[in-house]
Amino acid sequence: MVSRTGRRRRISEPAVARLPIYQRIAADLLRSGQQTVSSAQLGRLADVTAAKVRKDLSAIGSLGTRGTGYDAVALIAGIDAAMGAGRTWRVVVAGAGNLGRALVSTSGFLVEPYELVGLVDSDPSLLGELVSGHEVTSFEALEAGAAEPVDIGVICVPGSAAQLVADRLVGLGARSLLNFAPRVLSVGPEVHVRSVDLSIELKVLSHHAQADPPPAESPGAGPGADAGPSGRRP
Amino acid sequence: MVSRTGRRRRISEPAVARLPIYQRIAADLLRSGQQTVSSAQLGRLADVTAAKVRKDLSAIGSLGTRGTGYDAVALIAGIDAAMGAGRTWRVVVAGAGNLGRALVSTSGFLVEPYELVGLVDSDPSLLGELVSGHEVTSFEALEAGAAEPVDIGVICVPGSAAQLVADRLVGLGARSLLNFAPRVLSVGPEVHVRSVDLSIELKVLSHHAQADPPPAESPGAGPGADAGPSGRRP
DNA sequence: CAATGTGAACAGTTTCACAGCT
DNA sequence: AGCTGTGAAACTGTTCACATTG
Repeated sequence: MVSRTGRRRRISEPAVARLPIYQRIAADLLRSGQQTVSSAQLGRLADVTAAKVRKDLSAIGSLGTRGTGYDAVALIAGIDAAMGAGRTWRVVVAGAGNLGRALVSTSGFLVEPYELVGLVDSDPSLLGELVSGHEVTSFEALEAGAAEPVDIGVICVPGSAAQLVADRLVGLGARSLLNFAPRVLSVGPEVHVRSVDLSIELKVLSHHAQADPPPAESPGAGPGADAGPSGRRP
Repeated sequence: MVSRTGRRRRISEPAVARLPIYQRIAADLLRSGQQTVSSAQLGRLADVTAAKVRKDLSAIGSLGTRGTGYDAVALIAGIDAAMGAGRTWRVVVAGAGNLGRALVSTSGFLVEPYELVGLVDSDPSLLGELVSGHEVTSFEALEAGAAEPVDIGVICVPGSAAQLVADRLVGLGARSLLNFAPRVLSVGPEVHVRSVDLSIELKVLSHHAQADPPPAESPGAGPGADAGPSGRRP
């Protein structure tokens, strides 16, 4: 049965990244017995403005009730639908080094609609090793044995190998890549890449710490309608 | 000696995250014997437009030479200066689980201007364990022994502990936090937070895979001046 | 003449303010 | 009365086009 959502607009890229946050908050509230959430409460807990919450949620259809807020169950289901939870996504992790093993072992990463269908490494000495119940195999074995295509490839190999591994993952059908290697990948326009570069994260933080003037106490809440993101008063 | 850079504007947030990419590319080229880089070449390798490269670089001062391009050595030094490489940054990793251990062990993460001054965990059974030469200690031991303040805290604890750990890290002086826990942190305005939420990354990717129409071959290179980001033709 | 640096046009997001339901 | 949904305004970042410089 298809859930009756209102018309859906295009969802902006930043909004797509925020929806799962709202979803997690709604799930937490539901678990603590709350059936309904307002945009103001979601905004406070997600550290965004209430208006932004409403704009984001209106993009996936009218899930709220005026005067009441959003029904937590409907909200969770609506976001699931928008994020592609309707099917199982086949994930391959490439690279069984520190990071690859950590990701496979992290509870909450490869769960629910994401199924790990391969953990591969080019180092023969790692082959056969078990990582949280998953055997490390060679890329060749995966290519030989794969009946269905891969959906998502996670790249945890050194930078020097990243492009090659990306190409092979795309060859296995992956149209989405999550890249942890410190390289910019070159892929066709049909492939989506999201990169997480750990060393860059540190550099961005130290840039701010260096460049920021002591950010002068925020000017006492203006007359605007919605309350802004709160942060924490020091 | 202070390098003579031109005036510096404010650097936009996205630009700050791109600068280290240009820097890495410049270092690679320099290593392969190239002394000079053009914005076009940087753009090709970083998968951004040449105009964006120039705008980004002009924000950290005029480092280029018209007709020639950017001197690789000067470019690397200029970006180092902009990113805060002028001093050492004291980093504490909180959480010695899968991810925390992987980060500490990952070569290329805690290097150069970033110094690991603590790896802490609340689990007593982990205390004393060595991770890549760093001993796991308790938060209490770190608090007792810390003479100088912490600059950057890296949060690798479960979501349920993240806020508490963030507060303690801020208490140790951290004004920058890198958060891998699936929680939105509430901190004062003097604290910068960057969050990497692994499960959200997968959801964003599956959203695109689900929602994207086959993205229709890009309209044959327009008449514009600069070449756009290339990607790879399929 | 090649390639930077940059004002101006453009595009995408966020914020505002309020009309419209419940 | 309370809270959503949404046009319009404001803002931020990107792209364009070209004057400028070595």
